[in-house]
Amino acid sequence: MKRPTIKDIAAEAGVSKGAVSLALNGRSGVSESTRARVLAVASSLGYRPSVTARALSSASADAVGLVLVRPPRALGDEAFFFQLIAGMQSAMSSALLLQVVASRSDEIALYRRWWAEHRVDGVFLVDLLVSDPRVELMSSLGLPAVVVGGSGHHGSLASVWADDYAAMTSVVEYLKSLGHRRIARVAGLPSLLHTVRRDQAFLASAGDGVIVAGDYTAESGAVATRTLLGSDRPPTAIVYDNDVMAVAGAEVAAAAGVGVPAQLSIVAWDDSVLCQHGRLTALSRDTFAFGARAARALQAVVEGASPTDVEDVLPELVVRRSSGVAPAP
Amino acid sequence: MKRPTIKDIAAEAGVSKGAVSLALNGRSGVSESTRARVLAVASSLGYRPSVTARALSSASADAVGLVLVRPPRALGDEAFFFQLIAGMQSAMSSALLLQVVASRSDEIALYRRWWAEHRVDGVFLVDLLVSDPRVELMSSLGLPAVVVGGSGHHGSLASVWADDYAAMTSVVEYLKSLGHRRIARVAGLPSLLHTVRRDQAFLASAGDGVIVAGDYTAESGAVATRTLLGSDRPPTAIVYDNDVMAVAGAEVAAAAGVGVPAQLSIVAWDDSVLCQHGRLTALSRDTFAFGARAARALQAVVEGASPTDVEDVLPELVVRRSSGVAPAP
DNA sequence: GACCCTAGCTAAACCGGTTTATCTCCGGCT
DNA sequence: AGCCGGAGATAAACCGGTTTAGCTAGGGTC
Repeated sequence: MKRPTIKDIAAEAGVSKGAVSLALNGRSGVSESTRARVLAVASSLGYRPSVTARALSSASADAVGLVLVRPPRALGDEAFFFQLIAGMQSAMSSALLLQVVASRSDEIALYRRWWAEHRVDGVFLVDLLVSDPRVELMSSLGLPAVVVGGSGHHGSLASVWADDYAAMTSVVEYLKSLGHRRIARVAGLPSLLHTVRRDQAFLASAGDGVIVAGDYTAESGAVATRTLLGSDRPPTAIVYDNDVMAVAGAEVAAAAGVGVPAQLSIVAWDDSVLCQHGRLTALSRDTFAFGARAARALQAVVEGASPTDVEDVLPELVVRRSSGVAPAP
Repeated sequence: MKRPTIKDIAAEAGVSKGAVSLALNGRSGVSESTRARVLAVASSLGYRPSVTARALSSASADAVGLVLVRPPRALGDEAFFFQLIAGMQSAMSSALLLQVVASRSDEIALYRRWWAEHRVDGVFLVDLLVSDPRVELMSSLGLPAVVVGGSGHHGSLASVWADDYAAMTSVVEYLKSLGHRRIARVAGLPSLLHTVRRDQAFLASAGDGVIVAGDYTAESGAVATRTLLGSDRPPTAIVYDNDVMAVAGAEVAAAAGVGVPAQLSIVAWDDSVLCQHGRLTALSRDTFAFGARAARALQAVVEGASPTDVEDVLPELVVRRSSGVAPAP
């Protein structure tokens, strides 16, 4: 089966290639009668323009890219990204090029390559680092980009973000209102910008709060929890940076005979089936809507709009059985 | 910043465009000394061929596609696909075009479009239906495709699959060996090929087994479980078609005062963090490796190999606390 | 020395679009 | 009648590669 090209339409309609192009794209330069004839022929032939050819001359690839840096096998547990991607798609007219790579340097090389190969019109940047080389790269390449989830402003790039600082503050205030005074935090990777932001908010509002670093895996959540519970002044509440670590923490507590929430309150960042099923209090955000918002922002930048920062709604705390009044001292 | 093109290299190296093309692609027609010079210039300029231009001259799009049909918001809960995608990527040199659509007809339209637009070299077909129109479509379009997870042979298409029939049989045999005689199955969507296959295997080995249809959501799992437990001859074991329904079933049982595994054994199809945490016995397959295998198969077909069927290793039953000896009658 | 073959290269066509320069009518104005 | 302007169309250039036809120089053969 051969696909019809613009030349076929031209021959069939008895006009030139150029006229067909003008007619199909709704531009002036052809009469209404000719336009109608061309459109009729095109649809009768089932014509679809080749993105490839179009991209070559007009420089639009009609696709945007997303690179995830993960140890590949760990990816399946992160519902967050899948939801984000689904949300992006819902608001996108172009295609999404997705690639999972193992290292940050691979990621940078890939963005470079996509740019050089003319493969994407723009990219999403996720998991922003504290001082992220990608920000500089994007502006030097002139590749439209949107920073997803990195609070604040980033050079010349557009950004879509939730206020992690305020969210963390609200969680701590919630726990304090329940009487908790010794609150701990099991953080995510220290290299990530949002980790730092949450750290700052946590330390500012939790008084003498303790922070233990984790890496989002169940193991690290378990280890961190054991460390905290085994200390001389164990916390009465722990805030985890994701659902997987929180669930692991809850299990460690149960195994150690520490009652949840009687002796220990647990709060997870990011809600999921895991939290729902484990009855964990969680900070819930609408990741799907967030992705959609990011997609719209990128689309705008690709179309030439000047980059703006969009702040997402504040995440909402969903209280379940894992949090309650602090135990008597 | 402007990207270097083949013309820049030609000018710099003092040869023609054609010679540069031959040199870069390792084809004969240029002397070794010229080739070396061209390669040196190319790398010093940081040259990367434009996929767009290359694809236009009838070569390849250097990308493959995957379309998922889901209600978009439900996607985040399905770890299976994310793992599959990660596995595919690990074995792919080209890019992956991913799109989530809401309906089967959208999916077909999208495959058509991708083909017409010359956007992909081949596609993965997942969630195969009992008599799937996509199989016919692919061969009529001449678009290379690999059927992922649909047992058996499909027209002229390559296929990568696990033996669901044998797997289901092994699960039922396991339960029978524990003394279970009334075994039920909470199935997935009846329109899917693997559902039918598992149904057949289940009925063949479980004697008078009962099948209730679900749709992979927690709600449907709960409803099905309530139905089964409320019948006059309630089963002593239930096999669920995914992890989400199994977990929901376990909760219903707990709420109804039905002991697991004392009075009811539960087995889930497809292992996940959810099963691990809920201590559910699950049929575990290496989805990541499965994805990698599918990617290799597609690559082979794209490169012109004749389509073959690859059978995946049999899933392995991971026994946890949710299954045990059948209660005395 | 005439002839042929081949290695090594160039020029040009081609892929399927978009865009620009050009050309032809035709009507209106003075 | 002569001139101008604009609408409507076409031919051709262009995007960045690949591929084919053709040209040239040098070596081998008889």
